[in-house]
Amino acid sequence: MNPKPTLMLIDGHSLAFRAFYALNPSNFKTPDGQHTNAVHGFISMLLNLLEGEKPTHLAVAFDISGPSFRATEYPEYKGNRGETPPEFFGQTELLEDAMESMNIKTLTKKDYEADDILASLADQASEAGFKVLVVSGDRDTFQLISDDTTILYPVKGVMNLARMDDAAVLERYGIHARQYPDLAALVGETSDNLPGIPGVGPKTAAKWLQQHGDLKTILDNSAEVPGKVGESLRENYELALRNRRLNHLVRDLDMGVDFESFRLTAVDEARVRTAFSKMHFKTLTERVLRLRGIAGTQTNGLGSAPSANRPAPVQEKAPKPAVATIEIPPSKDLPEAELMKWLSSQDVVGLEIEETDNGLLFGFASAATRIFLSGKHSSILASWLADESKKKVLFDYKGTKRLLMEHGLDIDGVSDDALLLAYLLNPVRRNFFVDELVEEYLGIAVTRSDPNQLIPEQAIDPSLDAWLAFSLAPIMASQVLFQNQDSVYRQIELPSSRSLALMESVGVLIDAKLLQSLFDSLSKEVTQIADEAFKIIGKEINLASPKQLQVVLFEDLGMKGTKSLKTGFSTNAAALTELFEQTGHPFLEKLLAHRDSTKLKQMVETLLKAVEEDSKIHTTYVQTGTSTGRLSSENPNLQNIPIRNPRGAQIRDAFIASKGFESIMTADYSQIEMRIMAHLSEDPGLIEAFKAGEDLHRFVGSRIFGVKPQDVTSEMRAQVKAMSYGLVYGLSEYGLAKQLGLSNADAKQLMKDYFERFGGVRRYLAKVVEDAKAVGYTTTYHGRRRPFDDLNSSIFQVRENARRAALNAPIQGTAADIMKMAMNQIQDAIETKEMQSRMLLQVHDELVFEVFPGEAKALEELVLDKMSNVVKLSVPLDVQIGTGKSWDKAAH
DNA sequence: CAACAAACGTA
DNA sequence: CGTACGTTTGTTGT
Repeated sequence: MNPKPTLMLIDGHSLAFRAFYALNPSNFKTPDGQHTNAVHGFISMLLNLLEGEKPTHLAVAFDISGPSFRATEYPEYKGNRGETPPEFFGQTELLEDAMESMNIKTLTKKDYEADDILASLADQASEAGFKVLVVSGDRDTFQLISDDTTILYPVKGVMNLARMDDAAVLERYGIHARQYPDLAALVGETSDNLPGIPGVGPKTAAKWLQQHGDLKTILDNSAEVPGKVGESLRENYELALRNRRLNHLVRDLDMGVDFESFRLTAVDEARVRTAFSKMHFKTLTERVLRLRGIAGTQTNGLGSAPSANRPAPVQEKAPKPAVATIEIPPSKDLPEAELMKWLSSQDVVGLEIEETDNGLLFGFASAATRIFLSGKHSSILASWLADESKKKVLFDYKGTKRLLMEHGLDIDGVSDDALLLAYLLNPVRRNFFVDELVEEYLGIAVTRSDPNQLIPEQAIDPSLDAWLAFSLAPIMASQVLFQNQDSVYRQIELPSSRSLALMESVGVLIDAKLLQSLFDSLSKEVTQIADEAFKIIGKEINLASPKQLQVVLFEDLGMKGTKSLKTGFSTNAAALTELFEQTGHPFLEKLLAHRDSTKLKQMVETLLKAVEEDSKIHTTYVQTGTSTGRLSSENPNLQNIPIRNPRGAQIRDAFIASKGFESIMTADYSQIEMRIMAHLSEDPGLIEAFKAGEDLHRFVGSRIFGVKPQDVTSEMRAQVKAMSYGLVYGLSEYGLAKQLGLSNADAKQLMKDYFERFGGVRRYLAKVVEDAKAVGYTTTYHGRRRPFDDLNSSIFQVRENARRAALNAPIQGTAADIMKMAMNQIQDAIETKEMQSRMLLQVHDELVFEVFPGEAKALEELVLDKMSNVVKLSVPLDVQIGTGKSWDKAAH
């Protein structure tokens, strides 16, 4: 840890004006016409600074209206500054309000400028043992630089903040920081309306200062300066002296404040919401609350991963430049040769690739550069893409890799993916649009040309997205690091993108003939069942219409209402079964059978339509698709192919190995969530149950019912199984009773018996919720977070839903982490061993492979080894493996 | 035509 | 009144 506290001092007007000119005012306007662009930009930059620099203390100084002592001495001081733009009016006040709501101290001093306040506080703070960071756009503040004090100065063009210390000043101007005001006095300062010595620029001034040390010595020796500049210096030395008086910052103002009052603390949510809602800031409000509300809390008590997997907290080491990128550099269209020259000069570049009818378009970016390759690319660019040592930052690694692979290219060396970063920072968000992320994390409103205005000749320019990814990634990565999610990001998610792209690209071969005949027989079956159903009720209706069914069942046939929904009574399978038990009406039988066959038929049809030219299905795994860390699968979803229904097996029988491969192999974790529960809860009974290696539910049943394992009846076992799984989902007594057909009292007793034997489980689950309530998020064993806002909701239903989800998130999420790591290790091992078998599918706790001839044994050993040993828990990870002609035959 | 609800498949 | 998903269908509302 940094032993010194860090005080950040901000020149409020300076930063506000930068923000004002960086953001278009017409994009930031409240309904009553007040502009808020400067406030928005200011707060956004402030948050970036807080995230990047992590100061412990903060104060913002403002100039006060009315002339400062400098203008009193020299009325023309800053006299060249134009009128304040009308859109700026009112924003200073709003800004001060916002600062107040965030518990941030603001300071002013009559007759003085903000810089004098910064100067005085910087000196006093460094005296008091602080590291000081001064954020100011005024170069006069360079005179404050010392071992303890650094200036963050906005660089022209792109709005990066340069970290100015003595070395940086020396490099930029050739003089030491303490000499800077002397240099400025000689050269003059246009922005302050202070003319310098005619003919003297920074180079000359620096030369003199290197020679003589300071301004006074230069002037004392002015007689020796030769040539026209010497003459000019001797004629105008008064100017230099005046400039020096004016740019000297007052360093001994008594602000009458205690540094402790600058300490950053958690904000009051209500006050921030009130202040920010006036300006209609939404994403910014959440950002403030996220950073200043919970970010400071590091512990959550949910168990921590082995230290090898988890870096030490890294708050003290901030990323080098505090990037607050605001201006988008213009795009250049370069030929490949020049592009490659530029690429070779960069450590890391932003990359975006788009597909058009004529091939791929490439965009590249760094902080101040955007390059668009519209011309042809050759193998030179291809090898750059595939070069692991050429670092790339992009948005959507998996998608990019798949796209490239489709065009015979490959990519490596991806150091950051802004999409994955966004997901880890908030896995609950409903979309991951780049423009929204940019608005949220950079405070920039991106305006794009109208996509409907199709000008065929004007191609889209991918360098904008390359630049956005490049600008987003460092800020988001520093937040991920701060949240201790760095190892989840780099060791789990980034490599998973690669494994998944490969799996998607390989695809799974389908026996389309088999599927087609299944479809045909299901079609016949559906029509036949429908006819029989219509005969029974004496009319033809749409059996898929709940509305029409409600009329038939509850009006025509006069059945008793089932569970009621918004739209009437439920007609789902459970309700229909219940009705059948009551009435025994044959229509219900037909209806249920019809539902079953229709669903299956429809599913087969969907799969058939998804079979591509290569006779394979290539699903898309959505790596940002769940709030827990699991994957989801779409177009088509291969994670919900029927398995329980015997006819579901027929569908799985159509998933086969491709040409040149001998079989399908499946490998799945058995009871992984229960095992994780055992590990996280450290419940001795549950751990013993898994270590014993016998049937889990039988073992648990024997403990609960106090009988020998062999005397556990199948009914007892079923109850225990439901109970165990229910626990992972936050099952209530009522739910358990309903599921098992028990009375509430019996269910209550069962739960009581369970917890008496497995008290660690109850304690663990309670702690998960308690900690999540305290810190606002849950954490998996490997550090993946999921935020929870509703655990303290005053609405019972909302609160309970959040509670159950919070209970489940660390368990489901840890299982997802483990499976992803196993997949990555398996993929790596297959490549290292130069095996040709391929990973095809992932279904949460199951992996599907196609086996290359002769590799069956080796693959089985490899997969078993990696899946079992990917993490060391206090219980073993049991893996079941099966092999067969098809997915169905490989199941066990 | 879009958004929603209901239904139902998986782990 | 048990978590996490995606897809289809019918219905409702613009």
